[in-house]
Amino acid sequence: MEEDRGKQGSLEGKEIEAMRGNPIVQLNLLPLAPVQSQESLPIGFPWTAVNGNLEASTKLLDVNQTPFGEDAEEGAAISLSPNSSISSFPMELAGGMDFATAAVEAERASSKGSDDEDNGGARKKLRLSKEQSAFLEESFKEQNTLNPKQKLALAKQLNLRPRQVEVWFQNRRARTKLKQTEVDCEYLKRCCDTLREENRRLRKELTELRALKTPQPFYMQLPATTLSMCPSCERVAPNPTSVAATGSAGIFHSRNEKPSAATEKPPATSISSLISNPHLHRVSGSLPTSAHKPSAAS
DNA sequence: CGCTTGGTACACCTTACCTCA
DNA sequence: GCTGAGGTAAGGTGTACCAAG
Repeated sequence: MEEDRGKQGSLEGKEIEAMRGNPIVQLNLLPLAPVQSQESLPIGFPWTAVNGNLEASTKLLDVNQTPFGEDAEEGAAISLSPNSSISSFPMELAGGMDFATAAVEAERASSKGSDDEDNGGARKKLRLSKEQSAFLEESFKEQNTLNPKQKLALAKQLNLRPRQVEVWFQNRRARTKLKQTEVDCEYLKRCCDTLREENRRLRKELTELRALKTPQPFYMQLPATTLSMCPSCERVAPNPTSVAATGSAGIFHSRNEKPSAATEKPPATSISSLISNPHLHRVSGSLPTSAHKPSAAS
């Protein structure tokens, strides 16, 4: 009764919990999406087709030399449910035991029973086989979270405990996040370097411009935020008379007018080139954002 | 209706083991 | 054979959410 309530209620809750981690994920129930046809499985892939589904072959699959059920943890887990009809999971599933019920029982026991281990205090380090890891990886590509049914199905297919599948997905998510964090950090470092270099260059150019100070450097006395560009020659045109004529800091040539010698085109890596950014015909006081953050996929 | 409690899943951190150079 | 670094399975803890009482 208690367990029924817990299962019925929690299963819905679990699915919601699963969706919470990945809102756009579609949660297909059995059969699990990433399940491959047997033909496409790698040679030696330890599954056999049973009733159209892939079943783990306990004879073929040797999980780190600790056959399922002989694992001390598994033994402890089962022993925690003395009233359960499950004596070995999933060995007795074929005996009419409701799969979901048995799996939930095993899951509950396996996730809580490890403290009662009698391993002499040593934690077993079970290494997943390449095939198991590859299959889990494929599943993870499909979706990075599992609902309880999918977890159980995966566990059954791979002949692992549901807890192992769960832990693998947790660790896999953590690795993904760590990797993404490293990518983001690297990107921010590059941005920082770029901005630092730009800053250095701009300061240098400002110094040079100040050094060119002339007797009537009216435009030079204007705040940098008001400097404008000639759209035809794409450079700052320090022409005081034009400034006066336009009534603003903007200085423009006609399309056919050649720039004067006094407005020699500066190097491409100058303030002018920055200002010539089509988005920034007028310096607005903030540095142009030339960098675009790469997508997470890159 | 609001609160409490129990269950569950997850993120995050840590530990312990394994592999390899 | 020893050792340190890196990878990874698994344990522990805190948090959020949900359903039932």
